[in-house]
Amino acid sequence: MTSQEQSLQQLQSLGYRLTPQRLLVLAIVAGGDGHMGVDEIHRQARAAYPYLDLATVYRTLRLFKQVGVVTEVDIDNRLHYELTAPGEKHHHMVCRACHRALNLSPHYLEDFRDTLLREFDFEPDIAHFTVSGHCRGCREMAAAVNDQSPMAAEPADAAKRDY
Amino acid sequence: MTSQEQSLQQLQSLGYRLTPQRLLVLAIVAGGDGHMGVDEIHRQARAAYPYLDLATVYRTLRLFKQVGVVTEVDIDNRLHYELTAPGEKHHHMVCRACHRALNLSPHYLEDFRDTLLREFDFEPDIAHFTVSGHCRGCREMAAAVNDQSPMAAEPADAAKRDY
DNA sequence: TATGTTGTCGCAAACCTTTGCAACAACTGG
DNA sequence: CCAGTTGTTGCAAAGGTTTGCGACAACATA
Repeated sequence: MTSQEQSLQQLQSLGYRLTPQRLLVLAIVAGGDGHMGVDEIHRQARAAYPYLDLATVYRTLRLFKQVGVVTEVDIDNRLHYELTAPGEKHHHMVCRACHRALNLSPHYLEDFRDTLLREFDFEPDIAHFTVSGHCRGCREMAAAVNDQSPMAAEPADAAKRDY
Repeated sequence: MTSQEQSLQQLQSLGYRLTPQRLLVLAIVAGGDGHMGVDEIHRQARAAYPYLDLATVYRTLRLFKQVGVVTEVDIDNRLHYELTAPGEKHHHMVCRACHRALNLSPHYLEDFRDTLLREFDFEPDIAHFTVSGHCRGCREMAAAVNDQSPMAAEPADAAKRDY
């Protein structure tokens, strides 16, 4: 039994129904490599079943996430999903600048989780954990820019768009 | 010079302008105790200056966040803001069940931050760090429910609303 | 204080995501 | 295999947040 079939059985055993829409969404997420945006999943799904509504895609993914079938990653305020590979679980570091998502081994979070649980009885939702920040590449780029014009405090550099 | 005045000067030194709208929003966030929802900030602000647009509130808070004047907390998919108290900085643990936000001392994140920086050259955006999970109270409540009906795997308990 | 530069505001519209609802369909028990 | 139960879908609309744009106003400079 593949892990997908397992997931489907699990859904059913929890009282959820196996619908064509769910099978389709699962197949697409499983088919893509890495995390996919909701709109892309929807687009691919509609190729096979044009009536599939975007709301259904959102609901399906939310359910899959809750059951653990997929992992949710928030990239630049947009939801992305990837199949939860059993045995290769990982968390994410998302760069605020280039919006790339880097994988992070669960190993790096175990201590943190244990601490919160022990100290505060707080069980962090580690499965869908994401840290945002700045990745190496973007940090180097920023450093290079600062070197070119070595003035203090970088006053209003980038074209001053609205904030 | 109060820390608010400092913040304002810092804004100015970065090339941003001091506008009545910004002063107003800052005063309101500083006046409230703890994190405030955007709509509440907007409501209070409009009491003093009825023309203030919601978009301006959002933009102002985003700017304040970026400059470090306020700390952003995402509570149940809604943005909240609180004044960044210098010397009393903290992060947040937000309960997915009761939506309460608990403070977390930076101390608990230092190791994690150092590790990411050392191992991956990834600088996490610690200042606005939030972990979601389940707090003590909600965990106890869930445990109690499970004790009452000690069947396996909790099959489709809660009224099956949409997911 | 007058003037120019450019950051900011209000407004309306867009964007992503969630939700209410009635029709529908997957599963269960007979 | 049929009927009943109830989880699910599509649709439309709402909700929270962001963005484009022209008018406006804050700051700097003289």
